[in-house]
Amino acid sequence: MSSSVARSERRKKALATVPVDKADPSNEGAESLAEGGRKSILLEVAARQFAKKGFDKTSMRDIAAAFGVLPGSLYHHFNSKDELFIAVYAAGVDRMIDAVAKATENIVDPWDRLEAACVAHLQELLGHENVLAAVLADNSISDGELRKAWAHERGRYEDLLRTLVDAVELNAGVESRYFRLGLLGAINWTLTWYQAGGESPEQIARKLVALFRPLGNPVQFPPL
Amino acid sequence: MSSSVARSERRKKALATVPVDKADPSNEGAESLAEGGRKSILLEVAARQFAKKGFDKTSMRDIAAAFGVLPGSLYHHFNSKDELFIAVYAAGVDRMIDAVAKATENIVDPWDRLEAACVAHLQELLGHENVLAAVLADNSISDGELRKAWAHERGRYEDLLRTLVDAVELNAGVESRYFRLGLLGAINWTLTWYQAGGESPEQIARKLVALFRPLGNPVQFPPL
Amino acid sequence: MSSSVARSERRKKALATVPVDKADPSNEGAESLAEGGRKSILLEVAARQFAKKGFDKTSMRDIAAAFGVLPGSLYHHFNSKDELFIAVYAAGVDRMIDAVAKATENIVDPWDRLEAACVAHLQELLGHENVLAAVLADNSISDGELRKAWAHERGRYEDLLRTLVDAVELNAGVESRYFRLGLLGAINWTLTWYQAGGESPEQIARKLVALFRPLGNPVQFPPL
Amino acid sequence: MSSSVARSERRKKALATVPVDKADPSNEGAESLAEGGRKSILLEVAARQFAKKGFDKTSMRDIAAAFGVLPGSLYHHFNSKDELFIAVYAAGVDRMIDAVAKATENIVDPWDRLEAACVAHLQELLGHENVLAAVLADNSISDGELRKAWAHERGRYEDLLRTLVDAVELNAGVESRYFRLGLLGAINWTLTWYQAGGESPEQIARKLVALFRPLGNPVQFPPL
DNA sequence: TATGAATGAGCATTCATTCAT
DNA sequence: GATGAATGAATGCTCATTCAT
Repeated sequence: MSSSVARSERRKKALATVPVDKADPSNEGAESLAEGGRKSILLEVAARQFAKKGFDKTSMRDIAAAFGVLPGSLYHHFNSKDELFIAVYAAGVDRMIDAVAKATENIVDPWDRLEAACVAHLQELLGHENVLAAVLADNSISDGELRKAWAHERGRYEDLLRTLVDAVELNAGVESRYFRLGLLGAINWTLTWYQAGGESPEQIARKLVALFRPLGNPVQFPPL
Repeated sequence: MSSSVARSERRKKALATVPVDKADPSNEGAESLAEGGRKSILLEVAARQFAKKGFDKTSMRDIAAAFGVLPGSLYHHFNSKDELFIAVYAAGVDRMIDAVAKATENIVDPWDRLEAACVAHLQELLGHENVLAAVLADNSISDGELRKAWAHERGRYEDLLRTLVDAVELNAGVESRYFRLGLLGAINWTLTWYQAGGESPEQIARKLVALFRPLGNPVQFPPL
Repeated sequence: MSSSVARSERRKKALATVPVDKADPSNEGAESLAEGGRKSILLEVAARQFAKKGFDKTSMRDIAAAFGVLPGSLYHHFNSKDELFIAVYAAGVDRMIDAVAKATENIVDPWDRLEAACVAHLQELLGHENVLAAVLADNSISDGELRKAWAHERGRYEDLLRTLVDAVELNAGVESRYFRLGLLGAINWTLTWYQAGGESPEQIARKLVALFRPLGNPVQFPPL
Repeated sequence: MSSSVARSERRKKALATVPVDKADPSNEGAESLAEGGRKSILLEVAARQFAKKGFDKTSMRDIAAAFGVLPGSLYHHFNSKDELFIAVYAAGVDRMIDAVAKATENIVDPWDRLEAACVAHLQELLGHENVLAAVLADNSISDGELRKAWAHERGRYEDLLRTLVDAVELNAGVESRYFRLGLLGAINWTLTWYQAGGESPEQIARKLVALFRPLGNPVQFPPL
């Protein structure tokens, strides 16, 4: 719940949208509950489109059609396709961060925390009609400005992961950086082969984490 | 298997010896008898373009310009962009298979074989001006016919990997499928974060494989 | 004539005292009684925009942003972009007429009057951050209704010029019409090559007028 | 005739178009006579459009329609609207230069040369369905790259004018620069008020030049 | 084999304007 | 007076592809 508030705070910063020159937004309390309305619906609609086809192949026309509006009208809400994309992306990252935070909040054992985080990550990634997947995996983002914003959002999530990984006790000689990147790769690569109907994202996550978990880990340091 | 190697042997010869933009047309008579050297040059040129920008963002114009020809002329060699891409991709897979085959041919220990394969894989992927990387990682291939052909080529390589993985002795409870997919994910994900100038592809590969290698593996089950 | 001066007196007061982007809304009560000060501010803001970029390239969005308002809101003040432009243009012509009238009011010799008028004209045209220049020189006004209104405003000023020119004694064989158009052309063409920092508009005007002034003119026909 | 050759030489340099990487253009002699065909027709069609409506208001669609082709097809000939425009513009300048050169080639008296040049200039400017007029007078060219090319072409013509003006004997105290700019202004300003059907461009030019011609000029140096 | 010319569909974006609230 | 949302038409441009020469 508190994380949810944090989320929208973050989003406000990330989006930093249009207000031309405009007056004081002093009565913001009023809108925070169920307003924002149209814009956040657009955000979700766009997310679904980007997820389905990737950034390049999703045209503003597609999004406009799905939103029930003419193409030009989208520019009332976002100044460019890039801006819309990074807003969608930032929202996705927020969501991921919230999911991981909530999933780990009552767990103390570092390995269990990490596993719970990965389960949440993969559920978020593969569920919801894959809304977040293509967005996060999209590698067609190659132009300067957009790439920078994209990397920034991505970094926010990776920072969280780093914290979780650093808390874990690794086998001698294993570098934490490679452990983190390897684990992330193993998990995100599911996007490449996952098919709905097989094992659940949760099961998959647990099995992948298990690959990296030192064998006797929970046993290795038995409490006295 | 040997036929595949033979095929790619031929192809490699053509691929390896190509000047960047346009061969001097002086000794054309010599190679014209063999099997259409011009076509292989086009293949190599196209590979470089696809690698640099991905499938979608590489236009036939780009390829034609790099090949020193007008766009329409490309259609004398390939009937469509898809067809050209598949050819490029198949050549890339051939190359990968050859590299892995050669890297493992004198090694007997299964874990060592797997490690050697991963090293070769990553060297191939990250080296050569990244010629193969974007092609293999490209997820913008989503249309029916193209996707099918693409999956087929990809399958040829994954079959090889499966063989290598199946030979390895895994920790109890670890499913070979997840092991294989997790390892492949960890390794291919490097495309996302690798930066030339840091550790070498070889070092990276070894460290990533180590993550998956049971700790005392060669020792744990000593032959009687 | 005097009514025109009176009108533009009023207008000038409004035009002259305007801060760039948005007046502080603190003392709004004071001027609201007069005659809609807000509208004159808009007029000035729009003038600056038209001056900077010409009619076509100035969008209602540009003007609205500079005025501190959303585009749609402009239509409370003017029914169309054309109408707004005409108003801006009329104000510019008023200003020009006033400047010329004031500059010539105490001069009796016709040639001196004409020279003074040209100096005032050019100062008005090239000074004031070029606020009037592009407006007067803009030849992108080509559509029917707008063009007509535009020609009308322009005519008001040219009538004044005609009066000044007709008072002047020309060389034998010189037609007054060509003299007037040639002089106007020479002077307005400065918009094409004038660069702030070189000679002043006043100097330029005097030198250009000198080109047209019969050599020994004041001397040539000495009063008996 | 020799000037005509010079013209196309110049144009080749100014246009510097598309040839992707391409083969040797060794047999150019063949095309210089009546070839070039399609491209130069396009150039003329575009000139007419630009002349009628100015740069901004002429859309590529307009030009394409007038050329009898779909919009995208224009990009086979020119890479951008800007490039097309500067080609049109350069051709116009070439034409102007040729016209002036031819008009003055057998005249020796400097004032007569200058007058003949102005007549040719104005005929070129106001004749030919005004093909060149709007192009030369267009002040909507404001963006960096395009503006630079535009200024360059314009400069070529102004250099020629300078030569003609410098040869002329001016009244004492008249600076040649102001004389040149004033004359050019007077003449080009005709675009603002010229109406076909009245006096001919030739008559207008002579009368305008007369305004600047020192009164007793032909008398000033009486033949013995 | 290659060129030169064209197609037809699609793209992101901009613009003046309208109108219910 | 002003906003927020939308319209509908236009704009410059790109792309894979075709085909007569």
